[in-house]
Amino acid sequence: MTGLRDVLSRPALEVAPALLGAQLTANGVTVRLTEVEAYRGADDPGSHAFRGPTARTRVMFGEAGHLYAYFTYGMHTCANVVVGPDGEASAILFRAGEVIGGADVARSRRLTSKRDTDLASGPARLCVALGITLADTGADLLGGSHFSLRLADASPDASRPDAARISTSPRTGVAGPGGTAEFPWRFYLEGDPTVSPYRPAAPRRPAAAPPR
DNA sequence: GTCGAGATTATCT
DNA sequence: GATAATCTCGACC
Repeated sequence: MTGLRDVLSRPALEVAPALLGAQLTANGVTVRLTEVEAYRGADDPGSHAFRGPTARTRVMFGEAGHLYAYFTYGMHTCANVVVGPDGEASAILFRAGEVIGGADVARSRRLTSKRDTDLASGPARLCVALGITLADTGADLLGGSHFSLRLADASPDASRPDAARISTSPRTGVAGPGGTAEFPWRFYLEGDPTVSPYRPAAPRRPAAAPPR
């Protein structure tokens, strides 16, 4: 049958739209994914795995279905699920979701968010809402007891509902060549209020050396 | 309502 | 030592 692991082992650009609408449960909170981004390996300049495996990215080269969490900007954690054939180093970044279970817990973790649609609107916010940390890297989303991933509807013929129209755009926040329109690998449910607004890569200040 | 700049630390060269 | 797959807050219209 359609093993979920088999679905995730397909190429990243096929898996990404299939994950939209899927339910991810972690640490007592469940979200419905509304926005994801695809990352590949050696042929994707925007990927952490572009330069080959390192201690941090090793899990991306392994079996599909495991969690890849990383720390960025000094204060944020982002979560991916490893996808693609073994050794392809592909992953899907969870960018946003709608909290559909455990909202009270999510609110207690995200005190700064005022509206429920902001609880998991953004990759770092989603991690906080779900209680995901660096220590969870490598966890199996399919077999673990703390995590659970479920596709919304695995029927290949029944296309997605009209309300869930899938759109694409360039990836958000990716600096360098990987952030251009050549890689329109961001997938989201158009019109969903939890999708984060698109923002081009932040052109970080080119080192304006403060005179002391 | 929109826009712009700063914060802060794991990871890699 | 430099960089980064971001978030938040303050200024201004």
